[in-house]
Amino acid sequence: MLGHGQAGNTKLVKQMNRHLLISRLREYKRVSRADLAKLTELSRPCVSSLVDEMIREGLINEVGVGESKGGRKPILLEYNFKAKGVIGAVFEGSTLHMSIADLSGELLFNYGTRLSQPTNGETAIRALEVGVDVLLKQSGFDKDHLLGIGIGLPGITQRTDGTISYAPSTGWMGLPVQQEMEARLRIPVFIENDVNLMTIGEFHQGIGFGVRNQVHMYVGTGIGAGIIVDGQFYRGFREAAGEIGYMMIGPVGRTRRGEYGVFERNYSVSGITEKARLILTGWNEDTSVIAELMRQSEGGNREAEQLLEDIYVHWAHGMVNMISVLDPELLIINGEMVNIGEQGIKKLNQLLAEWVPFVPPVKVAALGIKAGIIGAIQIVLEALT
Amino acid sequence: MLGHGQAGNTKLVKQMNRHLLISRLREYKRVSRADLAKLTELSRPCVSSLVDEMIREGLINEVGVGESKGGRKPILLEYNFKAKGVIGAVFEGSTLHMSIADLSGELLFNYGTRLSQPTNGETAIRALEVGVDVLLKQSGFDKDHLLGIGIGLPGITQRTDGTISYAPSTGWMGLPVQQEMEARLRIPVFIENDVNLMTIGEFHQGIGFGVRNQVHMYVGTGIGAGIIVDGQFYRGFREAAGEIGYMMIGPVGRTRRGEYGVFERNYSVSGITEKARLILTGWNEDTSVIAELMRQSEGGNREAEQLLEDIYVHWAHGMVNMISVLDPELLIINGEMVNIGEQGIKKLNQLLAEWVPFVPPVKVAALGIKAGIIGAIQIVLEALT
DNA sequence: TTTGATAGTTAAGATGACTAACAAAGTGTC
DNA sequence: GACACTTTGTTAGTCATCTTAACTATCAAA
Repeated sequence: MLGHGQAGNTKLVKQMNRHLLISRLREYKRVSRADLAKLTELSRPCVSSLVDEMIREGLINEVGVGESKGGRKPILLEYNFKAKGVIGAVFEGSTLHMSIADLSGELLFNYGTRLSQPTNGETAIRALEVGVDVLLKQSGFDKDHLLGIGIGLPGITQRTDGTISYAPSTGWMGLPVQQEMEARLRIPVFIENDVNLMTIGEFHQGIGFGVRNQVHMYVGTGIGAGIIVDGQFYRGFREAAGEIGYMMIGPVGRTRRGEYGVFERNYSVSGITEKARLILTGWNEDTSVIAELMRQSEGGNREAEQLLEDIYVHWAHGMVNMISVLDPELLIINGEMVNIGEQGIKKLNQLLAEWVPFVPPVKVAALGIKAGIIGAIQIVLEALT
Repeated sequence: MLGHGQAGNTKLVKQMNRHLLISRLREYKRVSRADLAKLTELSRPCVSSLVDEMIREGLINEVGVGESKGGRKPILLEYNFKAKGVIGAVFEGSTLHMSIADLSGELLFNYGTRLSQPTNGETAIRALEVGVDVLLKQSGFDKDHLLGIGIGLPGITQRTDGTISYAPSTGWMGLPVQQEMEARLRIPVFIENDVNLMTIGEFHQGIGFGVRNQVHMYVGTGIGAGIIVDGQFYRGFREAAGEIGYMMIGPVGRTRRGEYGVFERNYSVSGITEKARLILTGWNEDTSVIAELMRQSEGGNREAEQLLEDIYVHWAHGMVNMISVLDPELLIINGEMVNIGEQGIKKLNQLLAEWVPFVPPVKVAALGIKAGIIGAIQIVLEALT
């Protein structure tokens, strides 16, 4: 494909070159016009004219003079990260977490609030509005300097029209969150599934930084995966890619119609808990199952040891299946899996190496609770910068 | 991402617009300059000038006059599919199949030959040269009107430098097929794994035509899958995507180091044959295992029936695992799987519906032996038109 | 101080798309 | 058949943007 499937004209050329300059500038931080010309293979006059234009617009700043390389000293340029702010929001249970970031994606201020129960769409949206106001005041950005808002929601989000098409845990079914927020705030709003955002966050600022093909496996109440292909979040045809809870791993049992999710039923936190209950003595179920299993296993509980082994093996099965389909460069584990520790990782690696000749590095998610918010901010930056 | 990561200039604009026109012309077959202007949103003078240029170059032909829509009759244009030829070649065992096609991808002439044993790189390349000569003569294209050659090879091909990095069945390890052929023929040569080409062929001209997200499952001596994401063949980080023979399906057994492929060991044709041998009476192993199992199962052989059921269930597991990871729009089955017939497909669909809420249509590959050659031709067309 | 290099700007030229106007070739209506 | 109106395609001139070539500004080192 040599073409780009799009009509070209001078406007497009200029837009492309401006974005090329900006992206190089973001990448190399402090460079001169001459450097940019070399980096982009554009002529120096062209770079100068575009840079001047963007300086006038406030997108770029001149920030001092650099070292001479045998001639006139270069004027260093910097992308003006502070030109606009971006807000990310994530609903987690009945809590709303929000942060404001600059154009570099760096979080500047945070905000959190508990939603009044019962949560319905209206209270959620009003809470968002309050959060936006607070963050704008704290950070000193005014409304015109807000690039956009990214919102993470539980359930399946219909990205085309911005409504929530499926969200059993909240009462928000069918709510046009995006339209509503855009109408009220008059800035671009993007919504996305909260788990997807964690993957995107880890990819942009976490342990997966810079790796263009990676898979995230998340074990929580359910089991899911986030897939990044060639630097893009992969959604599948029905937005259902990565729903690996449906994989055929572990005992199939009697399947009743409409009761899907074999892997999930067996090896999600809920599935594991059911089995662990019968084995562990004196376990406070508010704490991590895996941590407790590890503790009691080391304490000599043979059954716990066996269950743990069984869990490792079947988690590894899930990983093998994804690896064999996708051949990723990196595999990131998250959720309850982060509790397995160094030896757990080692164990998983051993198992994987037994079954596949090409095992990608397995790493633990690094951002924790912040991943979702960072992801929310990143989808805005990706779409609008 | 608003930008394209590339510097823009007038040359690029022209190239983009030329390709845009060509692609619309290929799509809509016979249209006027005015129609093209509407389709591409380019101005009529611009379309006229580009079209005239391409007519002079022989890429486009004027082919008569169309019906008036209330004004002057339009001059109909057609992409000149006959402007250049493309050759596709596939090695299959000791046989070499080749075809020449025009720019529409339609096969014009075929050629086949048996390679003298033992096959080494030199004999293979010489056979290719002969085939090219024969096909050029038959079709009347001269060498200058050959766009390129696509070659399908067994084993893993290193696409970056065009060498075969792994091909156990042939004696071609490390052979720089691409460079060698380009040096001898002086036209672009593309090499690709033969199974991948079957997927690409089915996508462009077979049962998967027009579906931009699809997965092909192939059961033969081994088990593999071809993945098309957003119209592009997906290769993974180490060119190992779709190696689903490694999936953890069926009995794991004792795994010796370096002996990978649980799914493959259990449910490839080889794996099935091992089990079938003990059950089937009077089976000629040159014929399809599945066909024979179906026949004897209907004839009342209970054990054959059970094995067949077991095979369906585990093939379906493999399909479920791929579906849950990738969420494709279409699933195409190929190889030994094509022998399961209508009822077999129905059975698979039932099983899938039990385990996943979103089951894509399951269809049988349509092109048979030609798929590989068509795929080889398509990778050339994709790269160079 | 001179020489040579690097950084940045200015001016002129090239390219290619766009607009406006027009010619060519129809249809339809009275 | 004359006239109005459409659609197709071309011509001529304008505009936007990049490029080249030449110039100024600034600096290091001999």
